[in-house]
Amino acid sequence: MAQQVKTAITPTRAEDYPEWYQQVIRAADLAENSPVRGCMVIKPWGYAIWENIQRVLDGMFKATGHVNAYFPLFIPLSFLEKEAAHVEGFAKECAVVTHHRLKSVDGKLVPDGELEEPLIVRPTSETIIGAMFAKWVQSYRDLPLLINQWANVVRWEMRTRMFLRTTEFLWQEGHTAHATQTEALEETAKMLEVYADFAENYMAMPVIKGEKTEGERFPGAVSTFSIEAMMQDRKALQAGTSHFLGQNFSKASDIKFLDDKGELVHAWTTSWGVSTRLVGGLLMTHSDDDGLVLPPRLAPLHVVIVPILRDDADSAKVLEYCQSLAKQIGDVQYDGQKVRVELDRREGRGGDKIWSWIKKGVPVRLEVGPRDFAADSVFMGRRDLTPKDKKGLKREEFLAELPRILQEIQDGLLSRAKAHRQANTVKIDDKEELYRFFTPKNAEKPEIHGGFALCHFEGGKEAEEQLKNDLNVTVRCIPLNAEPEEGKCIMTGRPSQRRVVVGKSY
RNA sequence: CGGGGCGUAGCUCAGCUUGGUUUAGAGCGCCUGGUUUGGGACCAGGAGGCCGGUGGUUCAAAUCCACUCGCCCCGACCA
Repeated sequence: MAQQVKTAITPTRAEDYPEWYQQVIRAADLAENSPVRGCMVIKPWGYAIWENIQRVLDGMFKATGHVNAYFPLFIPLSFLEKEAAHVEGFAKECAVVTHHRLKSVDGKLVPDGELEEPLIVRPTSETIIGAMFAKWVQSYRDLPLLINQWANVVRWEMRTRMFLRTTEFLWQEGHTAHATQTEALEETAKMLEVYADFAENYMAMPVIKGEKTEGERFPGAVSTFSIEAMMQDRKALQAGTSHFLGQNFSKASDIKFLDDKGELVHAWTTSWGVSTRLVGGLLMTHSDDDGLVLPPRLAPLHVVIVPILRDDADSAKVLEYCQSLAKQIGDVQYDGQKVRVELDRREGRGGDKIWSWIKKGVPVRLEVGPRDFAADSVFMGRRDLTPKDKKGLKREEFLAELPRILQEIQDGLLSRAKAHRQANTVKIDDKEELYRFFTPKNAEKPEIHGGFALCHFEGGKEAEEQLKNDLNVTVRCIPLNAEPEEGKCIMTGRPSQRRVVVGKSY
């Protein structure tokens, strides 16, 4: 009888990827569904990951000259009407506030006090920030205006998925105003670069920087840029966006200033954002059939110590040893900070505790018992290796090696993710082959298939529409660093100068 | 909002086709006691469910019917 390796998560990725995703969230205690449809409760472990994302990104924003501010959750309905494309993009998914109090009727509470002008709950803040920018900007000396806000937004989506798409989500939205088009375009590119840097170097998630096609553009933007990552089911995840808004919003909101020649002109604006979706991306990039795997730079804990206790006489000594060990580990520096360590003093058997940390994705586990105490050593397991792959190290050696081990895990996750993306990225020049690539063998229960197809594409909206209808794939982006290459559009045969990324997406 | 699947204990599910010994079960988890101890252990005892909700058919409904709510998947929409 062949012994099957028992995985902590069922089903496995290969068996049922969407279900696996949900089970990892539950096993790692990241979040759970709330009584409100489409909204989730982010639990401490999940929120701690988001806090790390916030901390790092916030530092990057400040380092590039941005400052934080906060704008209201409610936006007057009339504000949304100001920019035509924007209206069209967001009107059908807005939560609307129409009343400002409740009254009791037959024991039931019903809305009362109707508002003269309804308020919408922000789906994004271009309009209200634009209204404020209009007041703040009068002279070219007031520019550039570089503002960011950390906030929640609401988009009444039809279908939700934990972290990837929820009705309410947390994000960061940067909004800037500039004196010239060039400056605004530079800002758009700069922030895309910040996102790419963060994704690769902190999330260990390789991304492709690119421009969106017309069909995928942000409502109201002149051009939209994104970072696109490949998940383990080979679907693309748009992980961050940066928009060049031209003068569309400054005209809509009347953001005008006197330039250095004394002329009254409209400002050029940008906006850019990433959301709690990143947590979902992090999960789907690295996690395995035993649960979450976290890159050290964003892990809430780097090291967890699980004491192995036998009898009372040993226990006291082991615990004492663990405590001093925890203190020493906490003094080690990694990534410019103290190593985050926890001693798991919960009651219960070692095995259960160890598996709980495996499922939560802590990079380094130490199992410390009487033997280790006696030998002044530790027994270490790494989350990037299998659960059984553990080894003993002298305490001093471990302490000295720890920063290198953490960085090795961080780098290893990135290269593993890169290898996965590369293995599933192909150049395709034949339409039939493209259709084969994106058609599952088993239509009933589609297996993991497809990936990124690099194709010549000059088909415009109709051809994109056809791709979407036939294969449910889209042009994810036109890569920025693509090498110019002569070719023919895979859909229309028209001449093309560069390849685009085609894929299924979240 | 369309198509499919599913709602029975905290979790995973059996029971439903062929209504009636089902005062509603199992495994895991939980609580208590004990035995264990380099590992998701074992034994004994225990707590926990008006079978998603409402209505109907019937002498009798977890089981049949209608409606409804919720969740998941696949679409349409989107970060």
